[in-house]
Amino acid sequence: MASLADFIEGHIKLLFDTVDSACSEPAHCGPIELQRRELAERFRCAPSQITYVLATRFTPARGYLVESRRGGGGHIRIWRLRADLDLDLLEAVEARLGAGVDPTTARELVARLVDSGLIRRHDAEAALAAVLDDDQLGGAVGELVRSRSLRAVIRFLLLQGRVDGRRS
Amino acid sequence: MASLADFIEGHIKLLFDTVDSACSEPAHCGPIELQRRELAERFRCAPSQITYVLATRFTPARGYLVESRRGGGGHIRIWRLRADLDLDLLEAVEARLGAGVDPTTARELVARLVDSGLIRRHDAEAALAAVLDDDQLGGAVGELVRSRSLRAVIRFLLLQGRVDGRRS
DNA sequence: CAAACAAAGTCAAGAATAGTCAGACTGGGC
DNA sequence: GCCCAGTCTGACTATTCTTGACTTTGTTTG
Repeated sequence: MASLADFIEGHIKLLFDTVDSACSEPAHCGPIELQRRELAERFRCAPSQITYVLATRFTPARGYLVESRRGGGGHIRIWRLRADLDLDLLEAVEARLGAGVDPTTARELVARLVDSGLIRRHDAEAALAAVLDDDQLGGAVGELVRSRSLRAVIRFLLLQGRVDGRRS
Repeated sequence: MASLADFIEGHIKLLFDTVDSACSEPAHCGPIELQRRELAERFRCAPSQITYVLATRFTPARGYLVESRRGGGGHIRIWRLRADLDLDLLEAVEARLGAGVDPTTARELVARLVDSGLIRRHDAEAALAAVLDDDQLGGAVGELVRSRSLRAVIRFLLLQGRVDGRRS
């Protein structure tokens, strides 16, 4: 018998199908958006069950990226990744960004992305310029700001950005 | 005298007959699905007895493939293999995939499958491209992802995929 | 600005499965 | 009757799902 988690997974994937049918190029369709509380009510389960499904079924290894916001009007956004992404690399980047990064680490990460051909050097430099710009920011706050900006930029580049055809 | 194991074996094979009669092309019918606990209750035996039957009667050598999931909503799925499969080869593939594979091994396995005529070169290349992407995947995580993806692809090709007529 | 409200996240406990493995049991061949 | 291969069980382990109490983050209101 399928578990509740299976049903929720199926429901979310149906949402993607709906988006796809209204989008000329499925690989580049935007994210789907949902509310944890609303979905939990629909399936009559604990909200943390939704978190569980997202954490186990919509991982980078399975081709998804999840982003969320708390507070009033909070939401959860899910992207489907391009098929040709290097998942280990993406996971490494995500893991490191989660903790907060110093300028050196940021440069290393972006260099890896360029080396792997995932983003163009030109775009990478733009990203770094935008992110590192004020290295005046010191301490934990600076780390956090940098980490968040960099994550946003990298996500943008990976998900919507154009890719240099040459792969190393 | 027929043992309990024989009865359970017979029961499972009956399930396949049921599926077949509802399927136009028996060779390509999907798997049957059951629950170890449920079956054990029906036959009033220890659950591990079911495991025993599966391990001794539904082996690749006898033309079956078994897959399972633990936890709530857990289940056991059984496929019947196509008659023309090279069982030794399949067992070798299964054994190796179980442990996780490095890129080289993955290539060797797929090459063997192509050589034996079990899958088409074109399909094989697609599979490898999807699985290996480029060899940047490193470490245990990479091995696992590769192993799982490759197993899924190969199972698909062997069980439902079309076969190149030429056998070596 | 502070307090109240409204999300989402974290984590650990518990339930529901399935797997493993050593040892007991059984039935047929000798 | 004895032995061996095959059968069967039970205790223990591993995995997956589900929930609930508590925390964190963001918004709105007074």
